[in-house]
Amino acid sequence: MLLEIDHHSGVPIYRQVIRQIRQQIMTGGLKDGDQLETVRQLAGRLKVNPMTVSKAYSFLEAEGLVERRRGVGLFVAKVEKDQREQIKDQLLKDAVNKAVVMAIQLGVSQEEAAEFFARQYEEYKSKSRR
Amino acid sequence: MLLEIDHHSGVPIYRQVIRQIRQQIMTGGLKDGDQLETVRQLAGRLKVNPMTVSKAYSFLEAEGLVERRRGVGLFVAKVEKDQREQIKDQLLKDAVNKAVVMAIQLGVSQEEAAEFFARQYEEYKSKSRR
Amino acid sequence: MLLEIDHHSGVPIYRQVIRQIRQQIMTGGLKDGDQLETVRQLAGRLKVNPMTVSKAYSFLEAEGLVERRRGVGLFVAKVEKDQREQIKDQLLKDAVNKAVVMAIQLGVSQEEAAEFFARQYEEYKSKSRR
Amino acid sequence: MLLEIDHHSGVPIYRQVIRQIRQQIMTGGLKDGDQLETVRQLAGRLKVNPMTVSKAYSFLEAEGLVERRRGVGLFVAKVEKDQREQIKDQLLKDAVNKAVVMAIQLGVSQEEAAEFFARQYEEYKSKSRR
DNA sequence: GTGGTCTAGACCACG
DNA sequence: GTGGTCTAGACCACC
Repeated sequence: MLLEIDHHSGVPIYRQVIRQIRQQIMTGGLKDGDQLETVRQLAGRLKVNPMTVSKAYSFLEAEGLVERRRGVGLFVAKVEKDQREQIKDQLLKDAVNKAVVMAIQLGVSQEEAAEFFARQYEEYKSKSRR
Repeated sequence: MLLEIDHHSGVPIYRQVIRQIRQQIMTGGLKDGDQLETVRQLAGRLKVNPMTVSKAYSFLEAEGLVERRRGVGLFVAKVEKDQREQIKDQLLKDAVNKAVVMAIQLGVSQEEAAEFFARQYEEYKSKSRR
Repeated sequence: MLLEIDHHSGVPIYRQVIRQIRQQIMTGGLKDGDQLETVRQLAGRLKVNPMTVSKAYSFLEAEGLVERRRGVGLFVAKVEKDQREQIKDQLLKDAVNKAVVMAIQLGVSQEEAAEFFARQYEEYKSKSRR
Repeated sequence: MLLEIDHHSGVPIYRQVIRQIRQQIMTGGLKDGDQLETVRQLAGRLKVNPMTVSKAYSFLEAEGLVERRRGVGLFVAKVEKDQREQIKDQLLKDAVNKAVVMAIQLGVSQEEAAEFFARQYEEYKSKSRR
């Protein structure tokens, strides 16, 4: 499982872990019943304090995305399709809203902004195809 | 000058002040030579400690967006149009890119994403017209 | 790390700290990834309030010379060699230009001024060798 | 008399006034017995608070460079040649020393630094001849 | 009146 | 343990 930590972003490490795992569950990178790496494994791999990973896992559990099976480990929980869609929508909405607010505050019109958005999408896609 | 502080967002007050003033300068809400509210005025209005406001102003000064005139007050600095455009572009690009990356990672197509973006823009606009 | 504070110079303490650390980074006395003294350590050593040190560090961070690693400490940021050279050149040029302008305004010839400059350099060097 | 005030330099205005008048006396731009502009005249011309000019004049008087003749005005004092030379030397020395200290701290050798100094002198001279 | 600096002390988030 | 934020209050320089 690919997990990238940016120590210089100012975003707390445990939140970066949460966000990325949550996203992998949403996008199908992690499926129902898949076992997560143990706290120590992941901590070692990311060169991060085990407490940090543990904290991230606790939040994911509280969110219901992950289940603890005692003595065995942590597993991706079954997520109802509705709930999955809902979370997906929320993720997208949050990200898009920030961009929208910025565009409005900078005085960029809806047409300009939407066009710019599409252009960036295109560019990013073609970049990742390389 | 409109300035909204959210005490519960977790974002430090002085950073909220920095961000909002920076944006008002960028969007022309505050122009070259305009005087900023005095530290004490703004502090009183936001009901925060004057030092908190002063801290925000200091960072804006270090950024070159604001100038001190001793014993007089703080004024919006002259920013070259080129530089202003460059900062604006960067702000928008950063915000849009994050949304784009999220859309791609969630498997949302360009058409869907762009349409969603436009819809959110519309909704936000109509909300702020209220 | 050598840091000298002059409490009677009129120059704010935090600015003295900024200037000296910036210069140590520029001259290679502090290198990429080196850990800075903790806020409390340095504050204790200089016998100033921790917030004063923290303030200095914040500005260095805003300048991009220093990076926070949360819960760990502060580290010297990676500065591109080009950028470093550019900053160095600028620092030297500014200082030299002021001396040049003064020499010209006082009617001192180029030869005299350059000789005087070399003499002062020599004297300062021998003084610091003591 | 040419006097330039930079409101953005961070240097107190009254100090800018002192420095420039002192320099004009030293370089002969102002001679023994010349009358200085009145406080109000100068303040009006520089668009500065009269108190600021008055403060500058007081310091110049305390320094002995200027004399108050009651009911008439302020005049440039007679300065002994020795004293004039001494002040001149001091001005140059201060300016040069700052450049020297910077060069040493940046690890620039005496030869390099002196050559750079001469080059800057040359360049500045040719620029002002244009 | 303006802004700037520093202190002392409390509280928080992160690892 | 690390740094960050905010407050309250004192003092200073400048205009």
